[in-house]
Amino acid sequence: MPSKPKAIQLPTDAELEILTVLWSRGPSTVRDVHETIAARKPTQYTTVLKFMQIMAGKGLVKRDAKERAHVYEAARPREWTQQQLAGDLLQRAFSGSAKSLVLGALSARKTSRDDLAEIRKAIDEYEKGTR
Amino acid sequence: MPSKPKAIQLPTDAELEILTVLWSRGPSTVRDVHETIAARKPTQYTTVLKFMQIMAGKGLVKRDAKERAHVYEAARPREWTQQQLAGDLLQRAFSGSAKSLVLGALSARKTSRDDLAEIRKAIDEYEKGTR
DNA sequence: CTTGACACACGAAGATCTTCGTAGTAACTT
DNA sequence: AAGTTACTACGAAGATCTTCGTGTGTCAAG
Repeated sequence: MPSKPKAIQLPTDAELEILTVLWSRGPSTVRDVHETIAARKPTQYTTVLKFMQIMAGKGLVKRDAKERAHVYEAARPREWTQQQLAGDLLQRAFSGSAKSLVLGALSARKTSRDDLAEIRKAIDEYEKGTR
Repeated sequence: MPSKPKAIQLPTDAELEILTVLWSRGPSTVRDVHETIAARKPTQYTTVLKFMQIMAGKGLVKRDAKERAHVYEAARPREWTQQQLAGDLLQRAFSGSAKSLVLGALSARKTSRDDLAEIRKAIDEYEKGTR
């Protein structure tokens, strides 16, 4: 038996890059994903393939092997994974202070007035949702 | 010559844990840091020492070797490092959308009404600061 | 049927992260 | 002075992450 649930399987950097492609493209073959990634940076086809196999093993993606070219799909929705990652960083680097994380995120990039307005609205909605 | 500035040296998990201790304690010896960390989880003294040496090499901490027990200090303030980490995650996982990151952080932990108020205030202050 | 394009499986190497044991040395104790 | 304790330095092993090359199988042309 697997001794420990080990918290949660967070994707590594390379895995996250692949997941991002899957989230935006929907179910895709290795070739699809490789083409997308190779457009940005030189990457070997088999490298992408290997990762997607590993991710299938970890349960990060679901694989449909009906066709010769297997079709992969992210196992979890983007929002869920983002939440895990944000929670992980919140815990590790911000001692759980959401305020600090928000502030850090804002100052990390120049956040425009419009963005701030959007964020405020998002907070309002969040509050409404949990009331 | 060091061919590439390589973006920025982000601390790894273990390094971040040590930095956290240094930030809250101020300049400390290896023993100080080890005692703090060992209180939470079993850790070897030399493991902590090794990391602090590595971090000194990377420039993440400054070392004062005047005394026999060297005194270490975080090279960067907590806020600066937190900002780097938030920016890194923002880029890697949220495609630069600060709104998504904020939302992710809020839903990662249950954020109380009071926290939300604090966050709103922080946003206001941030906006004032950049005007 | 042979060849070539295309696909997956897999092993292995290199890089980085993490942990620990051992050696050497300075300082205190008796 | 010899023994004990408190440090630093360092090598090395194990774990994980990342990358790539090779082998093998399938399918469609020719």
